Amino acid sequence: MNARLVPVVSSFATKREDIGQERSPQDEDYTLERQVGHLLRRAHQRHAALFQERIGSAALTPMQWAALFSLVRHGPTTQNKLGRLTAMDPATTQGVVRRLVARGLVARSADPTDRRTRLLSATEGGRALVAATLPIARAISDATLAPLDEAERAIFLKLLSRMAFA
Amino acid sequence: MNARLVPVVSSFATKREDIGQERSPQDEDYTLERQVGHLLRRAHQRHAALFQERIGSAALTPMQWAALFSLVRHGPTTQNKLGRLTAMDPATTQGVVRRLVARGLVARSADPTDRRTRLLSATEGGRALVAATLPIARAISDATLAPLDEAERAIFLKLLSRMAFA
DNA sequence: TGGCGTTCATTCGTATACAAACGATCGCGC
DNA sequence: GCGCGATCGTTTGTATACGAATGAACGCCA
Repeated sequence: MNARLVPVVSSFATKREDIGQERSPQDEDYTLERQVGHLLRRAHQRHAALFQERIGSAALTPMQWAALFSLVRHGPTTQNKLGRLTAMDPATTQGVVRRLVARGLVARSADPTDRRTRLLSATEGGRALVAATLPIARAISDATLAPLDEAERAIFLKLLSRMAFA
Repeated sequence: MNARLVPVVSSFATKREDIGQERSPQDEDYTLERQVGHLLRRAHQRHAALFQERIGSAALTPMQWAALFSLVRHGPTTQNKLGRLTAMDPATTQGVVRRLVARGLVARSADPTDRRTRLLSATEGGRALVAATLPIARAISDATLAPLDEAERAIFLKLLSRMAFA
């Protein structure tokens, strides 16, 4: 039901040699390695790998953790609103919440003000899990930013924020 | 078989109001909006949306485009090597290549030096499609970086590169 | 040359991610 | 009070993404 807990962290990187830039004679100016999209994807991949490596014992995926955390932080919430808080569309949110409910980390209760919705809230176990893993989450953010020094991190986060929320 | 061509670009962002930071009284220092992982994910989401919006007429997904481009740039290549060039694991590469072959953009031929593999190469149509869409790809990278000025872009790309390849 | 560790491509299972369409409900305006 | 556009949650279909396991082929070394 969940991603492997503490996988081997293979990162599928074998045979390093063929990454070498064998650019055409006229030395093309467009390279995958220099495109923002490619770099964003790879940086995100690296973060996800670090996440799985360190929070595997809790058997939570990044999005499951984010949803559970948001629920704890914001209190009882509607499913679509939870999706907006974590930047997931409704269809994706559905699956993430379904798995959290199946694991007993989240509970649904009736919403007295709206018959279309059910209020989601973290269970006792869910709250405990967030409390226990929050330090790990901080460590993961640190590890992800490890390639940068303090000053660079501040700059990077500021610029990345603008890229994300533009 | 492919993602919708030129979708409505809804970006599933309705009801903007509930993003407002309603932080606890003690003003927590850990917020989703400030974590690298969350920001990387959202920036990548935004890039993907821009990609779909602009290259939709070609009905190519970002990874299909990257794979096809790499094939054109590097010449006949093995499937796993193509995966390494584009940072996809073998299982993912399988699906992307299968769809490109089904559309006649990529062809497989026997590899005289290795009976386990088949050499992949872009067809005439594949090469033409890359040539036609390369300008669009440049524009997408530009659009993604639009929130930053020239100086900031250089800094951001340098730092992001380190984050991606660390 | 025979064996064995490596690599290749594939398959299966699970988890995001999103478009589109759907039925139910809401709420606002008239 | 009714009507209609907006929102809620769900489902379906497609495309990444990756772990794990598999059978075939490779290549190197004793």
